[in-house]
Amino acid sequence: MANIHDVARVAGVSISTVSYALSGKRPIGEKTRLRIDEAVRELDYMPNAAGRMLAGTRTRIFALTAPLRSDTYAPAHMAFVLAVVTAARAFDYDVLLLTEDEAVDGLRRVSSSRLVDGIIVLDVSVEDERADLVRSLGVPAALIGVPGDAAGLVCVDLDFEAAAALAVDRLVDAGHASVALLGHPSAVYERGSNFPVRFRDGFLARAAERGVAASFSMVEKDAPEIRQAVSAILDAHPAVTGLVVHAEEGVHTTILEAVAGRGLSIPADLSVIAGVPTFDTSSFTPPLDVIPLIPADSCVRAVELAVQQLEGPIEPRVELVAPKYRDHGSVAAPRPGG
Amino acid sequence: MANIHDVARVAGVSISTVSYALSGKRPIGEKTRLRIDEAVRELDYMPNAAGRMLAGTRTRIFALTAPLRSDTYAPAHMAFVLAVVTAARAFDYDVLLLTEDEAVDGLRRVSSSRLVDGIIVLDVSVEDERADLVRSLGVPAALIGVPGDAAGLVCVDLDFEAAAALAVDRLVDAGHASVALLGHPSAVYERGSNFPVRFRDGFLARAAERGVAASFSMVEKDAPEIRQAVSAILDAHPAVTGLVVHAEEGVHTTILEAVAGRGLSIPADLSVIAGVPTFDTSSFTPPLDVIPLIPADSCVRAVELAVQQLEGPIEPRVELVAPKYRDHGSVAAPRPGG
DNA sequence: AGCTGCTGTCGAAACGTTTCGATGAGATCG
DNA sequence: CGATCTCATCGAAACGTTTCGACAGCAGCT
Repeated sequence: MANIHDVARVAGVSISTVSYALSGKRPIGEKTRLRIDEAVRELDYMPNAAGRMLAGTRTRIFALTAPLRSDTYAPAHMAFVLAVVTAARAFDYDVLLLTEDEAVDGLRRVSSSRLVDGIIVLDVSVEDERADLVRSLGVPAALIGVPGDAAGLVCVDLDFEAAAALAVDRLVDAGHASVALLGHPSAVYERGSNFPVRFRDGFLARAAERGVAASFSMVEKDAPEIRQAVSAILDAHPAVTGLVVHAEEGVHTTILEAVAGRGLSIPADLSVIAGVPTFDTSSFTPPLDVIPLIPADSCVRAVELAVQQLEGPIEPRVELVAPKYRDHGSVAAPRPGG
Repeated sequence: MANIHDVARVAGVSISTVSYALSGKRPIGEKTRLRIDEAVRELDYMPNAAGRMLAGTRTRIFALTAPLRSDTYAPAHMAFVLAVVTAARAFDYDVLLLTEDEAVDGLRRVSSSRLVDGIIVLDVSVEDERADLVRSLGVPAALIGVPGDAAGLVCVDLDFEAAAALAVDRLVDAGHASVALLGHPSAVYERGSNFPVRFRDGFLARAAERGVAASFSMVEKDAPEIRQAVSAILDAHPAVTGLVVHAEEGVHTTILEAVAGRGLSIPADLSVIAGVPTFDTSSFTPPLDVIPLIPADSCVRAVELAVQQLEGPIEPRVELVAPKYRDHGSVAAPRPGG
């Protein structure tokens, strides 16, 4: 395997010239550069990563700490992991994957051995020990998600309040005067991530602002309970013509079946919007309007912020990514009769 | 951040002594070692990864190339990724994640920059460019899955033939004389991975060996088609009393519903075994006997084989991991009446 | 002609380890 | 009691880069 000395010898220059030619950090004469390029090609030279890490101050590696537990929703996680890796590669960074078992120890290890230049934290929970660790480590880091105490941290997340508000706005703008939110199982609101809470609060707040009636129900995961919850909410609030669903993948289809089972058609009788799913709702029957959770959006920004910190500390912040709306025809004006 | 010189100074020894004390590669006097340990603790010393890589011959990093495409079955992939990371950590190796977009370029990059000591290849397909690349790179590598041309490669995979044979044996041993396999959609057998084919062939071969009637049907993914396929096979082969299902997650529940819909109860009327799923079948109604695809089994072995290659090339091979059987009560003797 | 400033290149130091060979101090032996 | 051996330790080289400071050569200026 050729090294920089070989290249220098073949090109008839010094190694520092080769280094500068390749990094472009100092001007190099036209002819010299060509000779060096030629030598690089001829020898199939690629700089040794370890030498580079040692001499430079950068390893060009980020640690990605992701739960990858079996109880987390796998497709979503995979999409986020993928988005982080892709975003990092755009900055010529590689990604070292740390799992749940090793969350704290692993981060400590890779950062104090200077194996990584920074840390991307995925799937942040309200009480996340990794948040405290990152704070104390003083290493460039970006969290995707917001922990309970975000002080001193750089966090990126979808603006769930705005997403819920956007859903309400769409329904109200279409003429709906009574809307409902079907949310996660109650356990999710009590512990775990805080975004369901933010979505719910955003929903209720904007409904109040717009002066429309709003109700909120939590929906468990089992099909019978889902059907019952749908019936319950539609019975309790017969005026509801607009529905927002904030739930996991399987739940949506069951809700749609339950709605169809009551003889309601979408959007003629009921307008429905899916809130921040990570999966495709356009293949549902009927396809649902959706405010998607787009992994790339947050991940690209998180990686950008981590890269910025390589130059020196930046202001801690919680950056909220604006939600987007995708129309698939599941929202219409309510039927005049109500 | 303390370095080895600091430790040496505090402990009053030379840096080589510190290095030997920490690596244990040469005997160190009792008192000296204690002083060094003390200094390490006091300074919170951790060896610099880059220095270590440069001086040693190892980076202690493996590349993991995983598709992470959105069209692959996410939970299974995540489980494999997780299993590889966990297995690697057991050897004190970290894992650098490379995705589909960068499969070949990325592998080339990290191996010729000597950033990684070896490569683990996940989700190998029949025509996998990564297989050829790994062959030409001559880097320690282990493939999880078997490419069309495995010559010169170290591969690990579940023994799908044996898994299918095991399923047949269980049914035949229980007294069944006519068995059927419900497999993947036809497209899967034509292109893509080769394990469905191996499972099918193992099934048919062992059934022939045991002298029982066997049929095989491919099942598409849509619920109506699944129901129809179940009906078709039970109508065409009324003597079938043992069923093996080799399909993706959602398919099993639909099959079970279809079976129940025909008034058949498991295992009284029909014995059923789930073949090599990566998900939990014990929570199905009824729980199904299963020959699981256990990510850890193949991944641990693959990592072991990669680690072995660090010392020098080993014999290329395809190592097949023995299948395991988990009894959940869905297999019983066929009803005497048949 | 002598100074200044710029461009292109070089030499050398530094990054932090591991590891080879050497050396000193004791213990062991004849 | 000197030769030999072992054990613990040390010094120095090596790994392959990046980067600082220096320095020729040359153009432009006074």
